[in-house]
Amino acid sequence: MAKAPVLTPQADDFPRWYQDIIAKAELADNGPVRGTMVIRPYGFAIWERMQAEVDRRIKEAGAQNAYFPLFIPESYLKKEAQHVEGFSPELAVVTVAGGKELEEPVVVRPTSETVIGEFMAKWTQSYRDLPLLLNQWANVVRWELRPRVFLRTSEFLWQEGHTAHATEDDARRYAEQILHDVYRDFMVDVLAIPVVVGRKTAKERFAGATNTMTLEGMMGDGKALQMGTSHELGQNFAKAFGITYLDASGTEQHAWTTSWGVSTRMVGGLIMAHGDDRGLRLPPALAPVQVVVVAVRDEGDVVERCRALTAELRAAGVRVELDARTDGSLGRRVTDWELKGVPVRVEVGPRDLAAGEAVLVRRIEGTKASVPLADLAPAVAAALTEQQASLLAEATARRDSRTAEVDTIDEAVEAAGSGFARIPWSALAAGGEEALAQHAVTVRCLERPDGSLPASEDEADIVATVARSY
RNA sequence: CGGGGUGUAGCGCAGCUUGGUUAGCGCGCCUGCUUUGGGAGCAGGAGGCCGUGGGUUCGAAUCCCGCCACCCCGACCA
Repeated sequence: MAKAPVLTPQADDFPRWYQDIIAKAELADNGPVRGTMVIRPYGFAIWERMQAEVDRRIKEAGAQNAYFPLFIPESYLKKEAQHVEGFSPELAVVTVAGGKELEEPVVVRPTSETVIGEFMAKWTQSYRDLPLLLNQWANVVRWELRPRVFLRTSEFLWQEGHTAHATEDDARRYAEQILHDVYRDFMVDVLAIPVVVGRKTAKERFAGATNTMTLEGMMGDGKALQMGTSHELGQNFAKAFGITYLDASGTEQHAWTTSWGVSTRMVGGLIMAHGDDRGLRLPPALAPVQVVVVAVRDEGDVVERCRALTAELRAAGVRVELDARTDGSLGRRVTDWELKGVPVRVEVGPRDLAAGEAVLVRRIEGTKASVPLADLAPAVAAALTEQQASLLAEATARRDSRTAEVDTIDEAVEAAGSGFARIPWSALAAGGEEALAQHAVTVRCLERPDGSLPASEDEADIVATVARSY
């Protein structure tokens, strides 16, 4: 029987599709205060998987986790001129507490460069104290004018790394290490999103940074999403907060600092990069539930056998869940698991058991096959591995087919209607960014022809990737 | 913050133009029976300050004014 589509089709209304999927896959709800969100258990499980993978890589890069306060003295923000200018419009400020007007208002952190800078100054005396490599998992608040669930919420969860180094070179190398070894590897290998990695233009740079590097993903509608950033802060914060050290010759020097972060925005990126008209499609490496074993009906020893198969898969290291809700119809349950993007579904009913088989359904590739029960564990493992690869291949093919090489601003604007455009940076010089902005198109990042990071935007032969963005 | 749109049950909507008994429909929810291999069927039920404040009127979901919220397109935005 033909039913109404589960979700608004992407082609009909992409923003509506996005809202639908968030509601129907039970990822999040709007919070009571404008721009806030409630992350529901399934959405949070996805975030927790992101946290686990990113956290491990951050630790491998040598940084340690710490925690700094939510409240920051207003005066701290004012110590770095560009920083305060950039953030002032979006600060939430507490002026009354304990029933009294505060002597000095405190801001709810929009980011923690300032407090952390204050303490880095306290902890750094000698070149032997450097590098100081810190990270924190926290919530931050930015009163954005146009919130969108996961993509730009007033309060969001993130990881913010803050480091101090003895030299500019050390700082740059570390910021690039995080960009590549933590963020890019995670996004490509785990999220299966083929990000474009490059340098931000001065116009797009983080408030207070000397260089911002970014990872840009292409969403299903061809728009770009900034999935993460890594900044060189030069000596701006070191000078504002007095982060100094004595070098080997006993001379006082200012440190060089960096900061870098990824946030719950990645959940939105994941949805929009891979989702289809049936729901979410989660990369197996990330999925909180990689496999669901569905008992088709409660007959004979079906449920019992499903339980055993689930245990077997779990023992093989798979994140697996059993669906034995046989009082509900199969169609409903299958639709729900597809909405939630679980990569592999193993269906087991009396007919399968009689044949000594199970039906293995791949969510990413959309194929079904009967598999002998004895071969189930290896077949599941293969399905997970192969679908991880095919999801990345699919996303890469889309990005490439929707990226145009152009030479003029008009062509770039045209191409940005459906995807990315790559244009020589020299073709945009002197007012080009503003011209693009007239059409809601921005420069996402700058790369060298070989894809490496330009040391400055003045280098010759730089390529700009431009697009509409979230 | 500009432009546009929408606020009626958990969700999606109709009703409003032309004011008039108990405000409807689909999905979901509850109970029972029958079902269960791709969103089950039948029967019975629960659930509403019609966003909010004021005004007009014998009478307002419906007309008028204010406010608020949400959504979309922008501006803004690590």
